[in-house]
Amino acid sequence: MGRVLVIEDDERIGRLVTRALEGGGLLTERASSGSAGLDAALRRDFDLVVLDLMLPGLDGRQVLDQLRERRPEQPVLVLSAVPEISTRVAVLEAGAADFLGKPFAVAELLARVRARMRPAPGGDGGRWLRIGPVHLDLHRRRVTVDGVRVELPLREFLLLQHLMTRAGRPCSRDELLADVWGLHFDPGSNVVDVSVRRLRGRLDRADRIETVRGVGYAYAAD
Amino acid sequence: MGRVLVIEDDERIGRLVTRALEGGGLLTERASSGSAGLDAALRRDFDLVVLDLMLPGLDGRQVLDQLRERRPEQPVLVLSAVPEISTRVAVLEAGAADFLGKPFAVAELLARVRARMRPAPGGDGGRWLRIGPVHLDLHRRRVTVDGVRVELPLREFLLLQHLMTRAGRPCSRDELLADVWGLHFDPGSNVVDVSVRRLRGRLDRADRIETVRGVGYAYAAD
DNA sequence: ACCGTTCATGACGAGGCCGTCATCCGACCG
DNA sequence: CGGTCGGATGACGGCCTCGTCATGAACGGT
Repeated sequence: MGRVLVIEDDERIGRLVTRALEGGGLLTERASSGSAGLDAALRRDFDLVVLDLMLPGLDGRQVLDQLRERRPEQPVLVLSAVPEISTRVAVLEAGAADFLGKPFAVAELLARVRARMRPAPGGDGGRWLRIGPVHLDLHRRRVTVDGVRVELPLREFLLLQHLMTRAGRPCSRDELLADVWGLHFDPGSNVVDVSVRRLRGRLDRADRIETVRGVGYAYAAD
Repeated sequence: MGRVLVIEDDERIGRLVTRALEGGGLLTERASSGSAGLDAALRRDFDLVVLDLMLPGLDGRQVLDQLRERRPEQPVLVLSAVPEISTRVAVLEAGAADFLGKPFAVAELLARVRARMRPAPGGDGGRWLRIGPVHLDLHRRRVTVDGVRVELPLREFLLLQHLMTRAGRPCSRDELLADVWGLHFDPGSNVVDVSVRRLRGRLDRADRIETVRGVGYAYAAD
């Protein structure tokens, strides 16, 4: 479950925000001043920090700068009543992951928070793929089944990757042709079927590819 | 340098956006319809897609859905004149990385685009490798030189990856044999040399592999 | 300038990848 | 139970990959 730190001095808005986030299934923590917030952010791990710009004592901008300095990988979503474009730009350039002006709709805040907490596109959100005994390393293009290495040719690896990332959902031949083969038209042959067969053969007993009649193939979800 | 695809049918806004992004040091490409944009996004690699919601033919929302379906890791920033909060929320929940309402300030757009292209917070673990014009995608095992795809066989890709991650440092043949070939002994042949040659040939003018006499090879640091 | 060492280069060929096709089989329907 | 359609299977072959070797070129020390 995601953990969010809310740094906001205004009691009313603070409540509003934490309520909204908790309603969205997130764990929240609250800090009412810049220094307390910075402290909490440095001491513990949060998936996201929601930071108000106008704060007593240590200013929100200073908190952001400190955070970027001492924990550059920490994503921060900045809230602010300041409407100027220059402020937004400055905050984003300073490293904030997102900016939302006040007044804001809680639904939009929640949606933006969620967007920021999604598995990072290039990050390790994609390096490893594991379902049951089958384990893919996307970087090294390696497969192990029950810890034993299995050599897969390129096409079969891409095919397996596509199916596993969409486990439980059937994938049409067209979809596979487009993503695995890069073909945006039907080559008029059963390449997909043949490749699936070869892949099945190589996975042997670990094979979890199901054929969905009239549609395509699906990897059995966990 | 970052590569951005702008999908926008309005000629004026399209110009405005691409100009702004190029002014910010980004490479842009333009598509004037949903289907053309989707096509380009699927066929080539972009660091970010800027997508207008209102498009002729294939709607922006459909483009987003297709993209999420077929290339879930592709970050998308949605532009829209629709002011409703529900639209923003729906778009973000549908997987867009960001949302910016029209009319917008080009400065803010540029700042948001940059924010989305920053290395992913979770430590992107090295999905992308880029030195000068040569760009590796470790997940997709793809190489582009000046944005143009170059097909590399497995061995040559691994070799290039090893050298680029250690750019500026010479790598001995033993080291390469161990990491790229998995051989912990000398096979008594010049496999490494031959593979380097082939790789050089394929990189052509972009080749930055230097031979370090008596040691091995090194990729020229940036 | 000479010569040994190191690297570059071109050619060869076994093996594997992968697209195609023809045929077989099993599922679903009447 | 027979027909039809979609998928499974086995075989074939072109092409690419990649390890090997022989030879030529470049370097560096004396």
